[in-house]
Amino acid sequence: MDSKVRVRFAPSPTGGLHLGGVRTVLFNYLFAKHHGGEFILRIEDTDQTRFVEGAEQYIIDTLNWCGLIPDESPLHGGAYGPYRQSERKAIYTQYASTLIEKGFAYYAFDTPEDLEEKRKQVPNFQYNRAHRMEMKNSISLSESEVSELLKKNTPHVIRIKIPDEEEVVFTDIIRGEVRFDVSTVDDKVLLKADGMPTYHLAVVVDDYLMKISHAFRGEEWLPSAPVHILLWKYLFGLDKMPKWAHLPLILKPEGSGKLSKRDGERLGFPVFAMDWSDPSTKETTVGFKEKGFLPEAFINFLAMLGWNDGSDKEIFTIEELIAAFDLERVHKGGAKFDYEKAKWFNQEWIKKTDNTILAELLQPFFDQAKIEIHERSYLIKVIGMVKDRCHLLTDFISQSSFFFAAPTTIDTAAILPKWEEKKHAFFAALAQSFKEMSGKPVAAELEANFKTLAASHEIKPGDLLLPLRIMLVGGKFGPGVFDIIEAIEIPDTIKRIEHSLQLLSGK
RNA sequence: GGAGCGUUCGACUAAGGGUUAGGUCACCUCCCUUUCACGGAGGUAAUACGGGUUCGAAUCCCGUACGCUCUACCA
Repeated sequence: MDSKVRVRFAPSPTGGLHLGGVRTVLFNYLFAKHHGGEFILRIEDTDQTRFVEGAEQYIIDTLNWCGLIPDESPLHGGAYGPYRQSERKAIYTQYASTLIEKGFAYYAFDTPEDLEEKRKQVPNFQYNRAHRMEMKNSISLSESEVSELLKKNTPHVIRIKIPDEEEVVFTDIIRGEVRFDVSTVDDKVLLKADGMPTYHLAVVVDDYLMKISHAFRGEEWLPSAPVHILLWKYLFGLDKMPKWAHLPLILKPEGSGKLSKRDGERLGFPVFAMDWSDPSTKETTVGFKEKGFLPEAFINFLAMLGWNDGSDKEIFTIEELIAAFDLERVHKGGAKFDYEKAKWFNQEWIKKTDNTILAELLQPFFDQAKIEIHERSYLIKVIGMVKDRCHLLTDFISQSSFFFAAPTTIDTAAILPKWEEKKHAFFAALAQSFKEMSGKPVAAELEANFKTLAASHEIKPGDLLLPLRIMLVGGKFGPGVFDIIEAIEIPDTIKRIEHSLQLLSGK
């Protein structure tokens, strides 16, 4: 029985993988795993002019980071390879010939220049039944002319012959019944002059050969679905055709339209899953990973963009997503991407993630910030103290750098307006009292000592706490002051107080 | 221009003929906190418009508007 669920993600390796692409992978993956099926990665590299070095590896790296590992791929192999369309050229040629033989396709000898000229002359030109006969192809030309042209190796393409009148009807899992009158679609090129198939031919042939049971793709493909359905009918029979689902688009946060790389740059958020550097321009586009997202959070918010399980639950592990996923609950309408909400998901996942694991994930970020960490156990402790105020992994740097080194800048401007001689005296005395302490006092002892000293100087503790905080961390942020002192310990505390006192009196 | 698809708070969405149209993010207020957060309690805020069908419509039907996608020898 051929009822096994097999789905594929079929990107073209032309650059970084963006949100919409990853979500398509995700829905494929969730659907496959939910049904105990297989998830295949197929590389659609039939356009040699758009080939980009490293893009395929990038896709695989991204899938790895996300934890969406294919069961079959160019790397893993599988029973239905090759999984790169450029390596399947001969297969497509064969099916294109079959279509010609059956009269469902024809040779076209028009040059790109011919077509351009025609488009100039005829407004809204379509290569269809209305204009087919005006063009240079095996329908308009005589048999002998055609064989002559072929014999001379005249560059040519193969086009599908769209029937004059036919209604194509199919059921989309998300949208229900969709109907097209094929008279509005043109005779799409199936095989290009270089012998490579276009998407239209390749997707149908490969989905058949790879026994794909369900085909999911972005909504932008809906208008060309009739071409694919016609090809299924001509080549393999509609009963073998996979079930289709056209996924809603991910839109720009403001205005409307498909989310693009440009929007991210303009609005200051990532669009690609991971950093992508264009080999020709050397430009690097920042990714969610490097921006400080946890893959679990990335996957989680992507899943919630256009889908929900019907309850109020929003935080899902991948296992929970697999268990709950149902394509029929996917929205029809596009969803605007909201970076703030994405960060909220990440924050929730940071809170959920064990400090030891966070420490490991954070190490590269600290390395990059050139913050030296001498003891992992100290890092883990610090993480526990600041994690509630971090939306991104990169936030840990700004939120905790003062635990590892004295702050480089002290916001004295925030202290100065209410600064006075008796406070100066107090902090000098505080430093002195620290010098007389031994061991490693805990926060509560430190606080008690501080309050006693404040009372003897006749200053309210509240007037001293903020200056002390700024002296220690550089600004108005961070965990409890005495917890910080306990962590950075007495000698460092004294140094920071004395340094700040110098700054304050110097002004 | 044509074809297809879509439309519930600012955003993501719930409600599949009967709810004061619910939740989350964001925003605002208060509490907690002698910082910033976390947490807690409240608040502002939506069924695109017009017709039907029905005792009853966000929900079903029709029309309009608006938006989006496609309309390449790109995917």
